[in-house]
Amino acid sequence: MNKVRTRFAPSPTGYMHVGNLRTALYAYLLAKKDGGSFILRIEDTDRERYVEGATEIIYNTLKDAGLVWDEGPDIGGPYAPYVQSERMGDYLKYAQELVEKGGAYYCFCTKEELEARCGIEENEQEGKIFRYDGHCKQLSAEEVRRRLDAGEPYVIRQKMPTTGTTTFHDLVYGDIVVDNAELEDQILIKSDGMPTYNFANVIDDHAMGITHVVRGNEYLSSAPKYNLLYEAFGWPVPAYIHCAPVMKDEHHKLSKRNGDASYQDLVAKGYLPAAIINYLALLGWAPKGEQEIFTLPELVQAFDVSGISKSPAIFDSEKLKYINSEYIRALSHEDYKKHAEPFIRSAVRREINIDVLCDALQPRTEFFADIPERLGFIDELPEYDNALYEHKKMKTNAETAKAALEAMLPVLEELDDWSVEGVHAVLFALIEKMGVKNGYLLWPLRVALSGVPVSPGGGVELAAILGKEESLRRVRKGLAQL
RNA sequence: GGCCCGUUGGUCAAGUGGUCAAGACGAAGGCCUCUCACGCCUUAAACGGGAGUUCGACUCUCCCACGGGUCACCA
Repeated sequence: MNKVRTRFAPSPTGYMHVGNLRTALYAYLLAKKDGGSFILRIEDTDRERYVEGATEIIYNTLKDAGLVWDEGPDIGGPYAPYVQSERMGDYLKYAQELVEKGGAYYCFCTKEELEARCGIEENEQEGKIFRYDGHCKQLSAEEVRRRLDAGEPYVIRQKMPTTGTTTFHDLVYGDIVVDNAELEDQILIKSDGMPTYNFANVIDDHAMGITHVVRGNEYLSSAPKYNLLYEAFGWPVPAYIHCAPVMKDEHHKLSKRNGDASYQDLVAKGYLPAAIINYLALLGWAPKGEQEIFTLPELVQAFDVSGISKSPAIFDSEKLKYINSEYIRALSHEDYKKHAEPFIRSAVRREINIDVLCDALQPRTEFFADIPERLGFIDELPEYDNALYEHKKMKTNAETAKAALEAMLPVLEELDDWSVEGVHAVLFALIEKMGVKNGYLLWPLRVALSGVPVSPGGGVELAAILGKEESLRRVRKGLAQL
């Protein structure tokens, strides 16, 4: 029994959006689940759309996401090369072989002839409907020979059956049958000698021993043509897994232009690669049980083609945030700090206790880029109204706040151990001594220290974050304005 | 327009003839609590429509509607 071999075959045309990444992920999971191989092949035959550096983005994204490939352009493998532009020699040979087998034929029709004969009809309601009429299919071998020798430009077309139906099987969509009459004699080799994508794909997949083809369902319509090619060559047909697209909204596919859709932008915003992968796995695929937080190895275990959805899925950034915050909360203090510190530093210049701040921030972080906006009060105590001291449940107001701050100030002034524990200890001792509710003291302290209605952490944490000097300064200022 | 595919709460989705139609995110309410968040509890919210088949349809068949894809010497 042969091991599963899947491939991810992107074109280096720019950023990698999450829809692409999801396709790669499914291909990876499918191969690894079977202990098989995941192959990276770069399809760079379109010079027009080639973007400098795009190949690096592909490498980096896959590596970053943990989708390590077993064979690829950079590491080679038994079926090298893995860059399509370096495999050009073979395609024409295969096409000629197909002509001999009767599955294809030379076509000498020029663009003008096609236009005149088949008509690029401007259908009133819809766009152009163009269909090759099979004109060159019945050319005699002698005539073909003669025109070839004469150096006439030609293309090679796939010879489609004109009657009957073709059935192909997709692991997601089941059996799909189409009338052969619907199939056009598509071009395999262009007049410049280059293969079309459809042809190169089949050749490469076969040459590389790909057993399972995972790709977007925009190829569903051309799948029968692929099948016919495999059959004409007498090659085994791979298993197909067509995936419904990832949508931006009800009507639009995720586009590369949208920042949120790009993997690297998500990472830049402070989404963790493992969280992104976890979310993408769930977008269009459902595991058997209730679990939804999965490491990559766990995904490999849990993955099953039967869970892949047939219909498009809308990318939901809320759910991504949720999953990301789950991953963030699971981070060790040190790891959290490593990720958060740059964002904290971008918002805070003052000397602070960053470890305490990180502890306060960690359960509140959905993605790291949302940190700075929470920290506006640290560098500069904002102007605030004394009404902020009012708290219905705690029954505090400007008056009680004044009493509370006056009671705390001397205690805090004498405190040397300015840690969360230290501050906590003296304040709670005071609370007990005064016989008041926690909030009677702590709410006014939080207000005086932050000047904002919402802050990460309460009075004790804020004091520890700001340090003794600044904390006392803010308490005194609060007192002064009461 | 032809052909192909799809359609369960706002979103992701389970479900494969008999269920009070899971679960998660989000929403609403509550508890906890020095704010927010976390955590915990609760609630609202769905089978596109119509015919069949059947004792019984979200599940099977057909028609319709809507959505998507595809019809290139692009990938």
